[in-house]
Amino acid sequence: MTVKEGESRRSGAETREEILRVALDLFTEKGFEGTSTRDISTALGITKSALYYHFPSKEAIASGLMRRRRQDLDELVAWIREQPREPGLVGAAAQRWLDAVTPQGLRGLRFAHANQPVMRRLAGTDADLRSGFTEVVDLLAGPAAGEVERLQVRMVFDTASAALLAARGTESTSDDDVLAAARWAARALAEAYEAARR
Amino acid sequence: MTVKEGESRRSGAETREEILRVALDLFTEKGFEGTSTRDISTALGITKSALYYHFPSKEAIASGLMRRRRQDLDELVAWIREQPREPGLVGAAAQRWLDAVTPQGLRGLRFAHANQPVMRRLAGTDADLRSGFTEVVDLLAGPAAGEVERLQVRMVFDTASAALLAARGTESTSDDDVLAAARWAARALAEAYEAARR
DNA sequence: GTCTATAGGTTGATAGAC
DNA sequence: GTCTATCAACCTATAGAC
Repeated sequence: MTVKEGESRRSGAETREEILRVALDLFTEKGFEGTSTRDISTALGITKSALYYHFPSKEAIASGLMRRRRQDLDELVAWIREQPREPGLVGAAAQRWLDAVTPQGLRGLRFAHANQPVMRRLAGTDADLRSGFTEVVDLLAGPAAGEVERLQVRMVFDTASAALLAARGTESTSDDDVLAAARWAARALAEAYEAARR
Repeated sequence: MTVKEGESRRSGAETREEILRVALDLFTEKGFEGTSTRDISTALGITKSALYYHFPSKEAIASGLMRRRRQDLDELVAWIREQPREPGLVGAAAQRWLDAVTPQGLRGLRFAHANQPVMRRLAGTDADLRSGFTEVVDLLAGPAAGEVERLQVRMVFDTASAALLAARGTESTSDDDVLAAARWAARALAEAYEAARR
């Protein structure tokens, strides 16, 4: 028995998605602390109370925003574990990560790096990106690596955020241009990293 | 006639500096919107009102924080104008910029990239960093450059911020390590940029 | 320069009707 | 699921005494 799908029906899950979409827009524009729950609810045409039916707190909205990025990261970690340890792995892993970053995901990353105080509060939850990145670096640089080397590996992966950072202010820059610049930088940095280790 | 300097004297200018120092600490930790004027004044052991004697608004504190970085940037622009247009200029300019970044300045840059909503409000003032960076890119990439090339040049300069971004979460990382990673990345990216243009 | 006191407004979140 | 009504806590900023 298949359920007939009415076109005007709006399920609870759908509203949730809409809240997340609108909230990401506002958080990106005005920051997490600079956006009130009222801003979000009026943008959606509902009241604050309706918002609190779907999410228990404002922070839970930020958490919902990050959960999917974290899942992508977990998949990357699993993939890296399967690979043979050979030169070129850092670059390959970085390109793989960038391939998984959709425009929507790109905006999630922008939120993450522009709102570190909230992200810190999310540490230890299933929406925590930092610990995922730390795991990636541990796998790729090895446990014996020094602080600078760890930073270098991390920078290879953070080129998406770095490209966003560079595009800040130039509002006209398209997502495709940002991703192209990110791929270029990831390639250049991975090459420099691996050249130094040969 | 030289003025005798008492060691316990605290001039108005000194208090101003102290406010800026403490505010930068708090803004970095909790974000601009997440920090109240009360947080700042109690950390200083004075009242909010005393704060408002030294600065006309909370935003003016952020502005004071950025003014010096902007001056560094203006000096860089002047230097670039004097240089002959030859290959290697992008890399040389980036290293020069990184040399001017003190640990204190590094924290200013961290603030700038973590608090874009405020920075946007500072646009057009003498504390506006974006327009300074845009000028640098205009000079180095030339007016005919496409969007991706402009982003690339900008990324060469933003390696200090990118390194900070990579160090986020790893609170133990020292400023020296961050700057070392930034220099490494600037060298690698400048080389890749110039190699592609030969 | 620093204080007390307060204006005037917003915030995140909850109770309870429908 | 969405509403109205409300709360205590907090915010930036100012007035005016010392």
